[in-house]
Amino acid sequence: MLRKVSEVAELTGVSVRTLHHYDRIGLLSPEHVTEAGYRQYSEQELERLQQILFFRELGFRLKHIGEILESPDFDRLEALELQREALLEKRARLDRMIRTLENTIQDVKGEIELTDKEKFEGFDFSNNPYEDEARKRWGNEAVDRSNQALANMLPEGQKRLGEQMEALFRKLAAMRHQDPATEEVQRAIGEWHAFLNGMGYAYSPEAFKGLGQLYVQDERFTRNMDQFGDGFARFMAAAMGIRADRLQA
Amino acid sequence: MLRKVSEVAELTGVSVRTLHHYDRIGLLSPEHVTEAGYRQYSEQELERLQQILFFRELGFRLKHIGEILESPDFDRLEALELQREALLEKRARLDRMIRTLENTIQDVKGEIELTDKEKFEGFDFSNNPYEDEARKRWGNEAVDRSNQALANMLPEGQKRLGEQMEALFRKLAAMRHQDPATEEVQRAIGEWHAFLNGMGYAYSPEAFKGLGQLYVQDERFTRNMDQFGDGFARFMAAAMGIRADRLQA
DNA sequence: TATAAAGTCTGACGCAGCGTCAGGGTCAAC
DNA sequence: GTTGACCCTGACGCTGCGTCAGACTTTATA
Repeated sequence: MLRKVSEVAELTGVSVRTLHHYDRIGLLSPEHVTEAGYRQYSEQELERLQQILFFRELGFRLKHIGEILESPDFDRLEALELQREALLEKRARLDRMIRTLENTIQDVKGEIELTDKEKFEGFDFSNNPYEDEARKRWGNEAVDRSNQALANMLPEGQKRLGEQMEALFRKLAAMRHQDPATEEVQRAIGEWHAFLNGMGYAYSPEAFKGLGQLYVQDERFTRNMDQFGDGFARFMAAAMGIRADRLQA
Repeated sequence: MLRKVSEVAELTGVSVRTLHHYDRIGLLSPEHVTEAGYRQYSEQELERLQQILFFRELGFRLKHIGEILESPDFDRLEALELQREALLEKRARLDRMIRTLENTIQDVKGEIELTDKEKFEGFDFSNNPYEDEARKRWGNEAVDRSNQALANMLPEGQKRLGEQMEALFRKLAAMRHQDPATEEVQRAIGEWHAFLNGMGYAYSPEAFKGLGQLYVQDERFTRNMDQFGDGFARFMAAAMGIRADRLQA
């Protein structure tokens, strides 16, 4: 089934002019052109257009998009997964901006005070997503999804929980320059373990250790944790590993 | 305290060239210029720059941003609130895209089938955020913020929690065509109440009722809840209200 | 204190990604 | 066969900077 420009435009939300443009630059050509020169698009082109739009949303250059789609080892599925990750990251950035904005609102109201740096968190635009291609996958998608689902649903109750956790983290962060094997640190880590278990999930020693690993392997966690102090994520990973090993013995 | 271009650039993530440009077009001029022609920015300009960047993120033209900021009835606080809403909407769009993408992935894998329209959901770019000015506020910022904080920090443990909650919701959703005052429904609602309390927050009857209200007043909650079945949010609000009233009596 | 390195300035040009005409053909319906 | 809705192809314009180039200043180092 072939569609004309206006239909494609309608369906996808881009302008007819844009389709012309994409044709001109060889990014997306119609499957057929009638004698009168009318463009006609098939399902294939729609798919390609979807790809294009995703990449465009991520800030890619049209030229670059073309190269990607043309590349012989372009794997649709892999590309989709990559795009998903990039979008998630973009959302994370947006979330940071929203938080910054909310803080600013409070700041203006005089409820809190922000440093200049805090006022601009989330605004760094130097993110060429394609450069990150080589970056590690963070894998655990399920975690992500469930986090998301929960974040979207859970109401007030979280506040309390969050506060508890924050207090605990602060306490631990204060110890981050000590040897993670000391009694004091290990006791605090024990609290952390208990806290997690209290949330309904029984962490086996390995799982607990794995969680610690995640803190250093997954950038997002690292970034979050390091807000409590430089090197906090590494410290936690080490301390949690030690505790897990001891429990196992 | 005055800062030079590079400092401002560093702090805010924009390029020096951009600052030049904004000066040139009269969007953001330094407070002072030294004899040598060096630009010097004060706190005020930083605030203004933050405003500019927010609006820019929302896709406003620089010219338009200038007009807004110059307008005599420009109220900083109101503008910030507006921006917040616009950003939330942007995030909603991004969420839609992510969902579309995930669906596409499943589609490619052959797990499901999508219509063409579904393949492009979230791609409509005809969103001039300023037009939406008249839209309703959704209020409850605190809820939002705490959700956010937690979502960014909590790891694996949530999975379990989320599963529990989902199960409970499913159970409740199955009853959504009954009278919310029946014994059965109220017992389940009691479970839900207990679940929330178990998370560390003691819900007073009013707070619990208020939470129910939120489910129908706040679009985001409504959408989420209604995924469990049409009218589920309304049902929950009613049932929670009834329980709260009974507890109070 | 001299000199190198790093930062800053002002043009000027370039570029992506279309929007927006203008001028002209085409299709479908009545 | 005429009307109105579509479609085409140039061509020019516009925004928001990036990217030199060439000259001056400021700061760090020796």
